[in-house]
Amino acid sequence: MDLEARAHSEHPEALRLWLRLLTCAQLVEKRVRTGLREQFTTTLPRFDLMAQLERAPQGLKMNELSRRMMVTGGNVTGITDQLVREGLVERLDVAGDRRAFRVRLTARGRRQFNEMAQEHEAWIVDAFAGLNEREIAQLHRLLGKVKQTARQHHDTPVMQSSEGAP
Amino acid sequence: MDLEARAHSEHPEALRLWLRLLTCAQLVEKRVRTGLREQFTTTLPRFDLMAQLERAPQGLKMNELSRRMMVTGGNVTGITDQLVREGLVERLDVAGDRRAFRVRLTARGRRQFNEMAQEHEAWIVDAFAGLNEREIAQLHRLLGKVKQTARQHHDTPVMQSSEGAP
DNA sequence: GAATTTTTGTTCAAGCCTAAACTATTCTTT
DNA sequence: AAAGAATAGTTTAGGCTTGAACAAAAATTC
Repeated sequence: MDLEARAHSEHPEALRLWLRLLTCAQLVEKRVRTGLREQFTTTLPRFDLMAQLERAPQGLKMNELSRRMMVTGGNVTGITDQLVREGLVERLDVAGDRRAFRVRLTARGRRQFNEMAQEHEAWIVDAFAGLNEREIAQLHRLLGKVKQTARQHHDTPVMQSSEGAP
Repeated sequence: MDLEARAHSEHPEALRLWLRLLTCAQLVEKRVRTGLREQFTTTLPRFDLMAQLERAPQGLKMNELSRRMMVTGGNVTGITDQLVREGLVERLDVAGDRRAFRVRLTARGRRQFNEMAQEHEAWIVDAFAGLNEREIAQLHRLLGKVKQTARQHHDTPVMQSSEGAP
């Protein structure tokens, strides 16, 4: 077996698929990052955190945020600190557990998020404009299988109902 | 229209698809990062750069690396510096252009990359083990459309949409 | 009930990544 | 050939991300 063939010996299709999947994710993500920076002077991680909180009006504990966003706890601490400083998010004591607290959107945070979410949706719709409804459903289904497999092979705990970061 | 409905008003399927795509990419990427760290004490960006060079035996210029890896030039500078320090990569002068140089794998770099690539392929095959060949091909095809659309919107910032659409 | 373990969140050092400003060289225009 | 514009690469400041080490509180074990 020659050198060139070695690298992609057994399952070249899986490798090609992975590279393409990664490219798609990066392209869309870049679009979103640029939009958030240029139109709202903010960043994707901040938007992601706020998106998680918007779906949980009563707030989320740090570890829940960490799990849903699929990032480390230390990371969440830093982003939350910033959003608190900017008055978009607040930390609230949890009754019965003095270690934890709930993080919740402030009224201002909620207002600001809604503005961003509207634009965000447009960017995403745009990114998938090349697919018709049937194809979107098909892609969604296939990725569901990938997600399931990849998560099984992943030791870490489940990431419940939410998909992760927008 | 109530608050909850607003966020995902017009095209909820596109948003859900995006979240799932992102989740898949992150899951696989985490697997690869962990493997590279634990088994080879290296990182994904370093591996990526070496992977690009492996496909270009004569080496690549910095800006080509930057373009292919979809990261900024400054980023490539930093990663290359490290790999040069570790003796896995070398900078070679380009005849006829004193600004540029080619970056190329050293023999040691090539050897090390080949070891990593073998493991890497196994991780990827594993990640997509839930799909059969037909499904892999289908997914590849659909993502090809996404890539094309996203790339158009990427290279052509905020221009008209109706141009390339079938 | 005291000792141990687990959970929750923070801090830290190191690396990744970006946009913008910068230097040096090459290309284009005139 | 001189002026201006474009290209190649680096530097810098700032934010993101991680894994590991840490402290405090809660849960479990004995």
